[in-house]
Amino acid sequence: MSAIRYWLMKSEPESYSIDDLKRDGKTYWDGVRNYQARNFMRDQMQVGDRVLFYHSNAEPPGVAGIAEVCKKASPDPSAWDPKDHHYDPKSSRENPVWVGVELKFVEKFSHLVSLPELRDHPKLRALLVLKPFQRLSVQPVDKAHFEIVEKMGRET
DNA sequence: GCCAACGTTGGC
DNA sequence: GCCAACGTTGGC
Repeated sequence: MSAIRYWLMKSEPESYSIDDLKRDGKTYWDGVRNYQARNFMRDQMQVGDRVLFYHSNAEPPGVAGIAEVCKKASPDPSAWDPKDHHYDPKSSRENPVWVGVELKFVEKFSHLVSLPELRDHPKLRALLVLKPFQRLSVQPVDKAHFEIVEKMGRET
């Protein structure tokens, strides 16, 4: 078992927020329809990896808490359900194209670390979510960066 | 609600 | 395999 990795995963709180994850305890992360994001989940995520839970399209956008991967990637059934919003005819039970992981709730930050706060931190310049027009919904994060954000979230 | 950027699709 | 059109993302 290699060392755990660190990630940032985006969700619009109107569809699924950190409070929803707290209530549910854990959730299957379905609906990812971007190949790069899928590849991260399928090829690199392992049980125990830690995730910055990011609220996008929110007021304010920012990191709301922490989750942990509790089950590795498996085929995403929402891709072969024609009634599902994320339905993709390319995917089938026989040949699944899309995958999801299972996340469990770890922590809701006492302080939501907003996008401007992330931007203002001199040591977080390399954080991918700060790059302009970075839309990837699953992003790798350096351990050092993860720990800085974690600390910021626990302040006040 | 706007809009810039980017990924995907599909005609050729 | 090019590239224009289209849809989506996500900050503002």
